[in-house]
Amino acid sequence: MMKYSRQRECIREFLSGRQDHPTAETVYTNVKKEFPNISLGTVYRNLALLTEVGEIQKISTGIGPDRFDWNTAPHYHVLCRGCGSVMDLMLENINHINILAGNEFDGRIEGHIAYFLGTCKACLGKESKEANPQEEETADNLEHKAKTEKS
Amino acid sequence: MMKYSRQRECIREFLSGRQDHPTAETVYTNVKKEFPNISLGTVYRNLALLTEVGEIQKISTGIGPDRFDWNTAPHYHVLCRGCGSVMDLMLENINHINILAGNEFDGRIEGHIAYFLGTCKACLGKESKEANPQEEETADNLEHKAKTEKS
DNA sequence: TTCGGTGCAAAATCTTTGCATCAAG
DNA sequence: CTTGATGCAAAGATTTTGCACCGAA
Repeated sequence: MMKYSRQRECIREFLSGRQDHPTAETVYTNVKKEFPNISLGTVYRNLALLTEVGEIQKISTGIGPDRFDWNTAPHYHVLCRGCGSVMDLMLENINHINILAGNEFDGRIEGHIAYFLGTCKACLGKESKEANPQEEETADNLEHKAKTEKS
Repeated sequence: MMKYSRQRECIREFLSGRQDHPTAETVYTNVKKEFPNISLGTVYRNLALLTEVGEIQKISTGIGPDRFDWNTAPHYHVLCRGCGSVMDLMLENINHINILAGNEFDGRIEGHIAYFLGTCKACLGKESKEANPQEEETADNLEHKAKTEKS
């Protein structure tokens, strides 16, 4: 019921080549290089579709736009409070918390969404030299800063 | 630096009387009974303020609007996939996952955001009698349905 | 031919903000 | 007075959708 489309293939390919967590906007601007006429709507539609069939993973932190992760293997993320970047985190299985939750919940627990809040190495550095705020820039936080610094 | 305001007091009072997790919109329509001229902007501003000083807790699930919780004691939430309601979940301390995360992360882990996905008792019931979809209505899911059922 | 996919633009959702005015300290 | 808070409306940011047309099967 999902038929092939060059656009979707391109989106898939773009995502598969990234280790970070692009937003729909980022996917859009990049896929646009190959399909200058592609529309944001199409990108959103495909990202939703790919998420639905489990080819990619959607990350909603409630801070800024959703992000999409090609890596669907079970893993977690750390959101840096300083620069807004999202980093992968390999964590030993913590599905036992589902069991704990199940014991307290009158219904069925099917999974959990979890991410960690913290401060990345680069931002820890900045904390000390307070007065002299200079940032290292990483793939993820650039997007965050672009929005944040408009003001 | 935060001076008293009757509106904020009313918002505070409204939230303190609820066990569920109202959205800004819900707070607005309710506080409006006492302050017919209050604006949504004021509600958002105050919810942000109260969240900032830790008097209330903001819950972002990435599904629908943010919700606000008067209960700031450490606890978790279950999001029902069936009806969209958000329920409290008392869970023994699972802060050990912060330690686990810290071991894998090159930076500082300061906390985590976690919620569970599942199906509430009412919706489990519906699953069996597939053909005859009738819903129990709870405080939380009404808001969800109002939006969902427009289509 | 059929039906899902696309581009485009408009709309929907949710939240934030500028600004003149109001009220707490 | 001084400064934070409010109401209002407009703008933002993000995501979804209607519709006519296109292309894969």
